[in-house]
Amino acid sequence: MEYNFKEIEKKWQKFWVDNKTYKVDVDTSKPKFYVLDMFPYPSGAGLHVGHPLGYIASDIYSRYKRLKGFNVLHPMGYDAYGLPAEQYAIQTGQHPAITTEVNINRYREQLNKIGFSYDWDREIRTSDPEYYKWTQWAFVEMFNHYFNNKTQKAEAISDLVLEFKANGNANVDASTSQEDIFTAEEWNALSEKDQETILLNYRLAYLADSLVNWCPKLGTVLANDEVKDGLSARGGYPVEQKKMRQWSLRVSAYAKRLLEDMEKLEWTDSLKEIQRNWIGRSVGAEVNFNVKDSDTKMEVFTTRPDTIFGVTFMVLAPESDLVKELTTPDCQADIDAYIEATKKRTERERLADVKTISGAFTGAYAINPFTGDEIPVWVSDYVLAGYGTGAIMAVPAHDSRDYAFAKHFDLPIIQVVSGGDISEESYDAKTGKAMNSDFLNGLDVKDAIVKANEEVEARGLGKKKINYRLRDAIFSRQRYWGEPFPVYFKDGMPKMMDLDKLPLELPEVDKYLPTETGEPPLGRATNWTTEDGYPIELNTMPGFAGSSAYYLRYMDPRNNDALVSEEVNAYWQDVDLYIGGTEHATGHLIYSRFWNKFLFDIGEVCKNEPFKKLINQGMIQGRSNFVYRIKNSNKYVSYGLKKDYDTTELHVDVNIVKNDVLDTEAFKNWMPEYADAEFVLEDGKYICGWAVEKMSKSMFNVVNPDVIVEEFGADTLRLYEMFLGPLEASKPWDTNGIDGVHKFLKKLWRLFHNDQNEFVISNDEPTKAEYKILHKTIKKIQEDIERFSFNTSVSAFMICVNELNSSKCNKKAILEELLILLVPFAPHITEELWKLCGNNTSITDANFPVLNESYLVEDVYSYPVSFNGKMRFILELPLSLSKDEIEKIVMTSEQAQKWIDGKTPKKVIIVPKKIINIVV
RNA sequence: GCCCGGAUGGUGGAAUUGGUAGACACGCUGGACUUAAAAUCCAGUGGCUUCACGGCCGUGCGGGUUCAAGUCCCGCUCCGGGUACCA
Repeated sequence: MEYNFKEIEKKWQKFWVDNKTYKVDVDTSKPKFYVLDMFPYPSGAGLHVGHPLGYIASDIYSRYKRLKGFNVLHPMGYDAYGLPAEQYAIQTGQHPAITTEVNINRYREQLNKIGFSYDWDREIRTSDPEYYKWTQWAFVEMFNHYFNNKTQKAEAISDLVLEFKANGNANVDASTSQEDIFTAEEWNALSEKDQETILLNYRLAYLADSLVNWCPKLGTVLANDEVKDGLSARGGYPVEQKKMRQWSLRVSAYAKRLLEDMEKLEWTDSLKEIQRNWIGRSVGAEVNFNVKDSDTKMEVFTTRPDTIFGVTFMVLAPESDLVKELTTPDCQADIDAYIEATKKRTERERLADVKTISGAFTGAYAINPFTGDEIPVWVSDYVLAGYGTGAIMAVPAHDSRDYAFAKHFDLPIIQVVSGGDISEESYDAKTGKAMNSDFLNGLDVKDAIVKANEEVEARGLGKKKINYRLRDAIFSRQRYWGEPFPVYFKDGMPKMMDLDKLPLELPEVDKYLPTETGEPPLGRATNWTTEDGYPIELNTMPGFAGSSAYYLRYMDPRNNDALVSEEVNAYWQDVDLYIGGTEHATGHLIYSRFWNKFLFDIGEVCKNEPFKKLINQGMIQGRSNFVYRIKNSNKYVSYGLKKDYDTTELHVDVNIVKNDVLDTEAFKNWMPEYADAEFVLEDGKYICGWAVEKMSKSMFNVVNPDVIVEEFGADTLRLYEMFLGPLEASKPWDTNGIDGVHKFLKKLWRLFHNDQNEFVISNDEPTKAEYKILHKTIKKIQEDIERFSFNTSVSAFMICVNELNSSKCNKKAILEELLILLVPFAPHITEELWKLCGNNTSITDANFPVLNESYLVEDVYSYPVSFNGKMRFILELPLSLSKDEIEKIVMTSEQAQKWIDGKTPKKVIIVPKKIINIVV
């Protein structure tokens, strides 16, 4: 029989489903291994050839671990809530659930054709009420907890209330926006509503007026990671800052743990670096400045307290509360105008002209606590309200932004660190010696910072402080297609629904648009109230809500009493290997770490971190093809001849181009405008030009995995995606090379068949040489899989099959082992050949071959002999020889004589089993 | 601007610890089989040079360390990614 991949793949895919080959359960007799893919958002476009790259890699690793005796959890599901389905619903009126269902089915169909080893019984969808019940539950738990800075963990709000009742909040060190200190008496005297208002300042899920990224075009707020360059990441619409009452998650409370716990994770350095930057730890000091003729103190955060003698002005963020307090009557008009102007500028405009310097003087003066100098207080939008204290001490000599501001408004500049030329630019570097700085003079910057800090604390001006850039996550979306909040309002105060009322299901609405009064789409739902008639929250949760704990739900997907049971969680614990794109570095990968840490704190899960090892697969780029139309004609000239004509470069569908040769008939049929096309050919062919671009419809370079599977089979697709290059590298998809791996599978098939295509294998004992071929391959494949170097494993398989082919080896003892090695990469063909070999169980249940090093022992080695580092000839010598013996043989060899040329060698370097180098 | 990657034949890439640069493929050239094509198989394929044996050059560029550098160090160029007033 010929290698009929279509029949074979269909047959085994059915077999796996019928026999539930990939179903797993808790099995304490085996070690566990959890391999996870970042689950996809099922878009309407379906999968292109780039999507399965990571899935294939994780599938190879899963299957490998299974062959190695592990109980492997390898699930798949869908991130089913999202904007595109909702936008489509707005346009067409079709319920997003229907669109989502259709898209999921298409994804599932495409995924099934590639032969993944997913346990589909564990499939989850974030839009499924049984699933989002636990998203809602987690939110309620966050509402009921606060973050205790002393213990560095989440603790119950009820305990906090007990403390308030007994001692007020003076001894509480929590992550909070509560600034005022109150006593127990004051607390107990407060109304329930006022108490609730204060508690909101402590809760991990809290409702507050905050400055949000408002996207008018999408009609919703966005999280920081959903905004790129002032535009929405999805859609690219302008985003502006707006103050709104929104739900937020106190992610910032966990900044320290998110940063420190990362050290133990096996993530790439680049990804850790991105998270480190995003969390943005900076060590500095908070210093208080008195204000002239006022009781108000200005608190600033600085990382350079050593430059305090160089402060020549202060700057407040436009949103700072101090602006109102400090502005003098004669400056009021200027300040009002300035604030009005900054409000009008969108985030995008502000980003677009960073270089435009603007600001206004408040009329107030602060007092430098060390020099007693009066320094003017300004307002400018280069200071951000959300970071530090929303106020800075400006040191123009040593901060480039302050420098630009000082130059623009003609403010004094005092150099306090030696180095640089401050008449030209600021000197920001942290090297040099303090000058013009009284008791700091002569100290290196490092020491000056320490000394300044000591002095600040000694004089009671402030204290050392660590600041983080990481902000709380805005958790409300003014959208329909998301999880409803399990929240209702009583006297304007939010109340959580009980667990037995969950899931709170998404209601039906007549239109997926905001109401006439500007409320979110849920405002259109009828009877959107509790049984007692209290109104229910109208916002829905953001995209990252459902993806923050999905890896936990896979462990116990149908449990109706808990997100995951304690026993099941104790077995599967955490994700051993997570594969996905680097684009989630600052979103999903921060939020789910936060979410997991919270669940860990409240005792729901046993691990502090969710993803032990993480690998980012590279992007598959498109490889576009071009045709060259001669201007003012419908004539197309082949690539090699185009220089003789004046041409226009046009994209052509890569699916009608093979090895850069255009199928001219298909081209004529492609679009009506090309029906009468004429061609100028070279060597009878039309050669296309090419370029690497993003894979997208508009470039006509999208390749669909189904098409590849149809033409070459899933095993070929899997092997080829891996063969393309290192997993982590971005690379263009180029179908040109696919013949190579397809041929490899055919050669493998032929090892088991004679010239008449009859299945024939031999039971003879293999030779030493044949064992060597096998065990060399076992060693290589094992090492390569362990280090995720799948491209080189494919090469190793090719070498192995080529060698077995040349030695005409069809011995069962060798071939069966080879099949097992190959299972992770090409599961279908290996199942088929395994069965033909006479096995009645799935090859998936086989054991990975055990390496026997004794077959690899060499007794001779081909030494490259170099002269002055240049390789001249090869000399085969027994490995048993000593260095002296080798030297003697080499020096007397005929070939060496030629190069020594009668001279005396200066030095002879012999590295056993490596190289011989002779210096003359 | 700052931070992190990367640059190797016509193409994708290999070289895991400083030790034979270009494995394995694609493409191309020639050959076998065939009436022919496809499929398959064999040989060649970094550049320059030589009838040939061989020689010289060669891992983005310029220097350095070393018996030996794609790999280590210093200085650049270009490309990709992250971030952007974070005090």
